[in-house]
Amino acid sequence: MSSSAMTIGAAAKRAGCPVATVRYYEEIGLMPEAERRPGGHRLYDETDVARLIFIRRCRELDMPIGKIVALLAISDDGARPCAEALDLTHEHLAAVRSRLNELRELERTLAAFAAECAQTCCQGSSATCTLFSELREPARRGGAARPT
Amino acid sequence: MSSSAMTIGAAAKRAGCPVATVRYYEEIGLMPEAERRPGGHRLYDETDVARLIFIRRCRELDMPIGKIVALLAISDDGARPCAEALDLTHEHLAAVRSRLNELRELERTLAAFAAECAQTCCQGSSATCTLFSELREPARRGGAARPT
DNA sequence: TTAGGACCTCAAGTTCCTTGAGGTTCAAGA
DNA sequence: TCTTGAACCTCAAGGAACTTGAGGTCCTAA
Repeated sequence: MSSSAMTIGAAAKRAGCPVATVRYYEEIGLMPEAERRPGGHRLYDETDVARLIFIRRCRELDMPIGKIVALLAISDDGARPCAEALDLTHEHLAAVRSRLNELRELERTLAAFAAECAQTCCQGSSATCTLFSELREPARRGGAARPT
Repeated sequence: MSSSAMTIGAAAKRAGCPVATVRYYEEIGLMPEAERRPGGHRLYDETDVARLIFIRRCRELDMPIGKIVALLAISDDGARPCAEALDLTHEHLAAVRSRLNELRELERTLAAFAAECAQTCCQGSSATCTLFSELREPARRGGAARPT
């Protein structure tokens, strides 16, 4: 538990991301400036790796960098109320759910288009393909009145 | 049904997108080079608007530009088999479904984290918040063996 | 000693637009 | 006819989150 210094390659491997990404996080200030060996190579310890994993985990959860910065600030200052972090999480959860709903609708629409084509026209040529006619229709959401 | 020439502003409005986007589509070759008035203003007709709506619709369905280019090529050459378009659509549908599954998992994970924090720690400070400890754990997907 | 792998620093590319600056053109009202 | 003011024009750069590439240095092990 003493000398846990490792190269950027080892740290990146532990966090499961490319080396270039680690440098990028340092560049934008998500990661602190790494110590260096005399030759210039970066050095990382367990704390760095934990932070890196934290960041990657958040990114896997699709959080934008800005939100991760905010979370790290709360974490770095151990005295701030945990409720702040929970708020951020709920905010992000809402964004994920909203995107989820969009994608569900999207899937339905695409599947319907494909089914129609498969049933009625897919032996023919593109000139009569229903996919193209459907795609040329403006999307009908809810019950919006169409312009005459 | 004769003189349906309109400005870029009118065309953009019909397609429901910003004017700058229409110019951008021309720049990257998704839209053909528009005719111009003597003063330089672009002119569009119904065919252009239909193409624009097609493109926007595809983008709403989250298709990458490259796939739209491919679809338009099939559509432009009316003789190509409709099955090609259906293939592209299925391909895209698969991408959408895959993303959908990712997001569903994401939502579960986030919701679980938030619930845990809300139940056990959210009165406290960030130093003991479960959100941070959870986020520092590498994600456990399926049953992958953990490195020792 | 030397090979080659890992590392270094810029710089530019990716995707799909959006925003901004600085300058024309056009339609319409006075 | 003149004059607004909106709509248009052309670059150029920015944004998110990295990735890729070029050209060069450092380190480890045989």
